[in-house]
Amino acid sequence: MHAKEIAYKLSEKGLRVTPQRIAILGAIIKLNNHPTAENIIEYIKKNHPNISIGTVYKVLDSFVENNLIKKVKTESGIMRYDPLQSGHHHLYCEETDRIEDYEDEKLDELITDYFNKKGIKTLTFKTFNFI
Amino acid sequence: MHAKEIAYKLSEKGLRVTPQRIAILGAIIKLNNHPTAENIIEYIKKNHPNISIGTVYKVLDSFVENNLIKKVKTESGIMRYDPLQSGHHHLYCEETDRIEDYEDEKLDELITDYFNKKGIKTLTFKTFNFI
DNA sequence: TGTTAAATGAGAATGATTATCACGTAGGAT
DNA sequence: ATCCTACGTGATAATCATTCTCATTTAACA
Repeated sequence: MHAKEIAYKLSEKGLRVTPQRIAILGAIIKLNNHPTAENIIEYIKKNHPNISIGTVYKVLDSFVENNLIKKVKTESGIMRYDPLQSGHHHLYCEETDRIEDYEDEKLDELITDYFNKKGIKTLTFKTFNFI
Repeated sequence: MHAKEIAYKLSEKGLRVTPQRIAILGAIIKLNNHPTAENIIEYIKKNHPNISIGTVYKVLDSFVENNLIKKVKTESGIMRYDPLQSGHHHLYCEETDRIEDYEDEKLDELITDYFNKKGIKTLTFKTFNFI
């Protein structure tokens, strides 16, 4: 994705277009396997050696607020960021701390129906453990 | 539960019996609503004003290792500790950061069966979000 | 081009948890 | 009962991801 396209995505959301924001959103799209803030910073420092860690966190939060990306927390407690895509589950491997996308409409239905019957409103489906 | 009973539980697991350990395990049993380390420390300080925070964490970890209690992580990232009981789910309220036990064999089956069919081995069931 | 609200960078602060290490004590041996 | 010794404890420093602060810079609009 080119800088122009990313810039457009930002202004579309009413966000100011800055080189840092372009770099951060670009990094998340490029590093498409659920990068941590650290992964993103490491990647960006190649071209933006002076970017501040605090800025990255702030920008990530504003992206989450504006539905450009989403944030998931791993078992080990650190946050990971994904470009927004259609609803999906995550399979989480305890051994390797790896996250894998898992789309499964049937499972969505299964769980939503189950909780609906019980009168419990589910907001989102969360990570399942597996080996 | 009396100190003697708790002491027995400890020695049964090959753990040394110390006043601190009795107090900590006693506190978890008494405060039976998923206390945090901080809750436990606060409770214990009444009778053991000199207990060290580090000690509490170390003792909690050794209890977890010895299957006396278990540890769950809330969405906000802090750990909570429960006396060990039969397998159950946790309902987690995002607004209040409250955890509630939720036992539901049907749900266990539903999910285990589902994943078994897919060839994914589930280890444990984790927290669901709800409102 | 100038204005100004918002974004950034640098570094300090936070807060739960872990590590370190000198001292104290539980529990088996004597 | 007393002595040893390994293990537990208390005090405090270190960690580490994330958040905060605030002086400086910059994007966006007039």
